[in-house]
Amino acid sequence: MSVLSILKERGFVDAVTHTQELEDYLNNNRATCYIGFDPTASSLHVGSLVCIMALAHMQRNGHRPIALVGGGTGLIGDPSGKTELRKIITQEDIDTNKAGIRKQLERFLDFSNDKALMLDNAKWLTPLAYIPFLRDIGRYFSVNRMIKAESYKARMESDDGLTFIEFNYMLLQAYDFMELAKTCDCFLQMGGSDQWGNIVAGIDLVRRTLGKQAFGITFPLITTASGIKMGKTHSGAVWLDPERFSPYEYYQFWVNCDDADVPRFLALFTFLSMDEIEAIKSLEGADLNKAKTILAYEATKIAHGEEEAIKSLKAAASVFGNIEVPEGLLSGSTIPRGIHTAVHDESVPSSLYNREEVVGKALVIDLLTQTLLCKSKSDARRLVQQGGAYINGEKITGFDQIVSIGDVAGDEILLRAGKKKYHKIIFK
RNA sequence: GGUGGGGUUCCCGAGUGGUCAAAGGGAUCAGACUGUAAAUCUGACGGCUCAGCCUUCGGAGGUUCAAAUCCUCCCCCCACCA
Repeated sequence: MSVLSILKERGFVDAVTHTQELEDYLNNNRATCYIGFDPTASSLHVGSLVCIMALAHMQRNGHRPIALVGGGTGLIGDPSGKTELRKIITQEDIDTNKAGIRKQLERFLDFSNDKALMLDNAKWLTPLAYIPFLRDIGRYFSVNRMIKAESYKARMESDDGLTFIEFNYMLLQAYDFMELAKTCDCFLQMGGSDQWGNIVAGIDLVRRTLGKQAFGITFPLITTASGIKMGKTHSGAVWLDPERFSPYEYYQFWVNCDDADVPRFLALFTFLSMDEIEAIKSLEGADLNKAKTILAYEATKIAHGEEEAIKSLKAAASVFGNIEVPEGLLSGSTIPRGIHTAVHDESVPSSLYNREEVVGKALVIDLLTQTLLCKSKSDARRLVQQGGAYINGEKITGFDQIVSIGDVAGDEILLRAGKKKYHKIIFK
């Protein structure tokens, strides 16, 4: 089966240029393809996961992926589909961000022996000189066509308008493609559907300057079943960096997805076979929840490793009760089968305290705030008032409740805020 | 450069001297119902030493017993004209 068919079957493809030629190209060549990533943060988040997984599929099928970090374009900011001018960031920020991004991509891609590359377009964009650029590149771009592009539309129509540097983004991205085609034999660019205009511009530029055929694939914008862009939670973006977003939280993010999203997410964000995924489409209710467990496990395994995935699974079992993973369900998954029961495990978010500073002394409300289960003391009070605060499963009834010896189980106290948020206090 | 219109609590958006921590909607959070789902209903939604107090309405001053609301200066945005 061709990569393109695999990508299509798994739901990655929104649009493709030159379908047949691309199919032939991918089948007959060890192709090189690229996707651009923003270096605007030191971590990628699940919003980029579709792109990352697409590159992983490419590599698994014998092609060479390039992750292009937009160190040069990051200094400008892509206006595509954005409603506001993006902040321009400094070179130092970009450098640290690049390092973080590379580390994460290494979980998904094998960079050894140049089987995948990570490049920074700052290398060729920063030395560009204005006049030669206008003469050699600018001549190929029609402003008439550009202003009609979907990617500029939102900004053309908004009150904020579009600045000239942003308007140039398309040229720079096209230049990237041309550069990669020239130096790396990279003739396929992929990206989110908002990148269509930029990708097509690049294909044109490659044809005009190099006389070669290039291709593009765009991915659909992944929304949840309720129509919201995927990847936001109460605590903001879902980061791939375990320092910002722990594997446990990451696992929880996937467990909490909408029922209707399970098959689609399994196809996009795991490597399980489509036959198996097809089979779970008929599941409902509690059975579907078991499939969610596997989705969460697999997604966590890919992003953080198997060990962390197992820990997250156990941690979930210890706070939410037993989890059963039946033998035959999505059998390609390496998830441990059987019934998972509560175990002593530190994967639940936790913090260390001195026993004597807490027992008989600390207000429960203060602990809720210090552990960040609540934003402020007022928030903690509200939680208690609304009956959502628990200590070792016992509802907290008063604002002035102090932690007592009876609240300590072993060497720990389990705090709970609402139905899903837990935090352990562990005594040193 | 000229003229006009704006900047309000996470977002959108009311409010033009006291009854304003500020309508309404969205987002979010909690409770009920469930399956750690969705939908629905209920409640909350600046902070704190919480029936009270303190800090917020672009910024800095001023008028007033009292200002998001009035005055002065400044910063930023938008539209039209040049």
